[in-house]
Amino acid sequence: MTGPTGSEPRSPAVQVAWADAREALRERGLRWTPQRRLILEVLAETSGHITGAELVERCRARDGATIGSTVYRTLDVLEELGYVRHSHGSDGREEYHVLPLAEHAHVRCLGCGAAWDLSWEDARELAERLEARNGFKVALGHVMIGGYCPGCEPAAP
Amino acid sequence: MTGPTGSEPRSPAVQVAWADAREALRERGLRWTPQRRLILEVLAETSGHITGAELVERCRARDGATIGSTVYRTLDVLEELGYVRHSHGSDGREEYHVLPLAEHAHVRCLGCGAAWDLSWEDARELAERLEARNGFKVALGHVMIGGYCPGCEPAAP
DNA sequence: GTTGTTCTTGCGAGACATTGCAATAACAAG
DNA sequence: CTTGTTATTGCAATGTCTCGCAAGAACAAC
Ligand SMILES: [Mn+2]
Ligand SMILES: [Mn+2]
Ligand SMILES: [Zn+2]
Ligand SMILES: [Zn+2]
Repeated sequence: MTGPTGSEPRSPAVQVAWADAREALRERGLRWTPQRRLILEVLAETSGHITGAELVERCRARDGATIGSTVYRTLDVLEELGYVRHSHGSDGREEYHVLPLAEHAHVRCLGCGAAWDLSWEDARELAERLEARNGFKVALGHVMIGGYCPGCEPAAP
Repeated sequence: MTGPTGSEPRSPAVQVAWADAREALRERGLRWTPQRRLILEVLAETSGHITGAELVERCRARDGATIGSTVYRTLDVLEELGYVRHSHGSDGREEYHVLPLAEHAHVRCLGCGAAWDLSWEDARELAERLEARNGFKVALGHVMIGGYCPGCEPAAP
């Protein structure tokens, strides 16, 4: 585990990572629009996770004309470019992981909703077992481990 | 793994399992209604997994007056009673696991959508590690392992 | 700067799921 | 069977996300 996802101040490395997003789009023949600029701006100020709806909300706070479908479509594009990666929380809502530097699984407390990241190292044994016995290749970014953290009681059976 | 989820014929044991659902409801002061009877009937003919929307669909096929919210609310009740358990597929949609005899995790191919069950035994090492290092208690029913089965190519990076 | 190509956006509709509220019906008690 | 309690339903509104389509804008080429 690498600790709960917080809201640390933006590091220079992270700022740099977003800087070439425009370039990355153009290299693929995609376009740089005001809508995308705003979305990238908001994402650059986000660390850890954000839901689709939250992102729409934060964009709308800066530009009341923000359209939901545009935001979701932009997220699709950014996911293809590797700037975000999404999965679905235990309530089924989309959760975007911003700037996933290394592929990792998610551990989530069903009690308080806290989330942690889980590295390949921690999942190695399970992944190797699945691959050896079933030829199944685990995609760590699509692994979600639900459970309860020390402070949260599991509901009575 | 215990193999892909199919549609085997209903076994006597399974039929019996549903038989006391009415009893189970009454013991809790809950009521036996035509709507619930129909939903239980459809579930009893289902093996493996079914999405919420699919269940609504199949109920509506038998009774055109079926209301979606009633079906979803009944599923909530049945989940509390242990007759079904739900998680969310990789598209975020609800997936109900019918009559979960033992708590188990799900393994899903992101290519073809096939799903398998994963037992405690297979997840033991990971669960023990999380508990020992973080005091985190894994809830196996809320574990979802995404990846690719032997026949399905992972998309190019 | 003008023009043309085609990627994007806005907008409306729709699928899936949840929720509040008032009307209804199940059930126990008499 | 009648009555009272309250769980349940139907319905409509809401939230989240997706999709098709036509109008609009970005970009490259001239
Ligand atoms: Mn759900
Ligand atoms: Mn999704
Ligand atoms: Zn917790
Ligand atoms: Zn597959």
